Amino acid sequence: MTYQCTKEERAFLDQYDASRYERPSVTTDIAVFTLDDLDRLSLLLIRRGQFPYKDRWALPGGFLHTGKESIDECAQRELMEETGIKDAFFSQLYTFGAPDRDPRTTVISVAYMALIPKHKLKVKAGDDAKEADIFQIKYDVDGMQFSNGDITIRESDLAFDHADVIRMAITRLRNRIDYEDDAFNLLKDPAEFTISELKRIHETIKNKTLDLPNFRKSFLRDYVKTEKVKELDKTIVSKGKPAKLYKWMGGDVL
Amino acid sequence: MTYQCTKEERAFLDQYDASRYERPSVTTDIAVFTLDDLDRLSLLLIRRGQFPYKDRWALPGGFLHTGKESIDECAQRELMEETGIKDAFFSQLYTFGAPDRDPRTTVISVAYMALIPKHKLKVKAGDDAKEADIFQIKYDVDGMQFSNGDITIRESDLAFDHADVIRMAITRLRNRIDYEDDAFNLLKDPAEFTISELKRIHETIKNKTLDLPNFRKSFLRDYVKTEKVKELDKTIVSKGKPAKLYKWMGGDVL
DNA sequence: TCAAAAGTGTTTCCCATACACCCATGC
DNA sequence: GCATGGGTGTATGGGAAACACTTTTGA
Repeated sequence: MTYQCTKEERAFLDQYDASRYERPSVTTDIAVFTLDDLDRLSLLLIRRGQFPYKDRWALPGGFLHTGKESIDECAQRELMEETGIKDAFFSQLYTFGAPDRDPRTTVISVAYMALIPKHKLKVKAGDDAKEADIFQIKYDVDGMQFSNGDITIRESDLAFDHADVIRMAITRLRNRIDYEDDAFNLLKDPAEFTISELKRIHETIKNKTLDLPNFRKSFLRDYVKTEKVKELDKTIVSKGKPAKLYKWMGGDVL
Repeated sequence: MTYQCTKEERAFLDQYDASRYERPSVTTDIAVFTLDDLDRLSLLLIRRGQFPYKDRWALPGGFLHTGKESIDECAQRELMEETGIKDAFFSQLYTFGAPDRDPRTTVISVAYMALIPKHKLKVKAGDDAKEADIFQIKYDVDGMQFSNGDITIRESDLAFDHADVIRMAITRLRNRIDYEDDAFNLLKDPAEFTISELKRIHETIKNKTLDLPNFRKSFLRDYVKTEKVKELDKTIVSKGKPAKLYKWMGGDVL
């Protein structure tokens, strides 16, 4: 945005007191979804190394470097710092701004969600030696639970209002999967995938089994016919009849 | 959120330097939609009385009163200050955070949209004597235009990135109208309305004419059968056959 | 030859669309 | 009467869901 201004306006800007209004801190929080080895919906959580909520599990994220980056870039940078991923698919979710959601001071949090295949996720400690791990998302009467095979976290154990963020992210993901191409971002290799693999991703996100013949029909109609996906000449065999391989032609992640 | 903390944590919080990170300003911008007397989609715009973008037309909104309100409350307060409306329907849209969207300093803007019937909209100048008016939204080859019968504003004349906000708001509104109950918020009187009136609202938002018999069928199925709307014993006559009146039972605005 | 997974074809049903037609009022 | 909008009923078509059936591999 180029902004031309008059002399009068320039004078105003020069003397503008940016601190006339008290300012809140702004952070981004990112719900990073992936599928585990058994195709179950999973989420990246970080164990906080600092107050507030020290030692509690939380979504990755951090403070905006004001003036140096946009909020999108902030989310991208935090994702990079905590997962080593540069070009993941991510999408803004919602902005949380209750005055008491952080005990330090008013913190406005812009929430994002990201979809990343597990093998790309190099879960690593951040610069302040935080723990990080991928947790399967389960449900019981009390709500969500997060389990990495070792420990189980209840949603009430999470830091801040991150349980709300995660709930909203899952809801949004479920709604988006029907009309957006999100599922392709969870393929192991978008350049070589089978219809069944894509179907399993849909099933995981929608949390119900789908009919393969019908799934194939709509896949062929919506993606192959429209050339968003190209049919390859290769097949892959594992058990049963070999499966045809397809290649996702759309903007290969972003 | 009640936050219990240890002595150790309390000590940390007490010495926490809130200004360690430079903070951006946070504002809300609100796209207030209504229908004009001829049922055309219209939008409230405010003429800015101050720099930056002095004398340009912009969406109503303003700075967050940090610590005193949530961002939702901020949007609500600004709406109240500029329109006199306390309990309008509104919904968070998206958060805009490009570093250069405001020439003063980094400003994060949380955008909202609101739906308000025109007779409730007391358009009034704000506390700093701004002009305010309702503009019909039109389209031509260059994009959107906003006209109040007196003057016409091109989208490139708007302040900040407000043209982007408005475009996104309209898109969202069009998508939501199919699966949310948004249209009821634009009825003159939700306690007494006809099917035709509701249909006209849908037609305006979707920008195409609908078939009345079919609209009635889905209205009866989705709302009357489910008791979200109650059929009244009254009818109203204007021209032609008197029309049955209905009452919206859902959370009467919010 | 059998299990397992891929792939094809068919039937059914719902729902959106289109449209023909009748009804009640003011003039 | 007739114009005007409200209201009812019917026919058609496309897509989603359910499912029977065939094909191709490994063991």
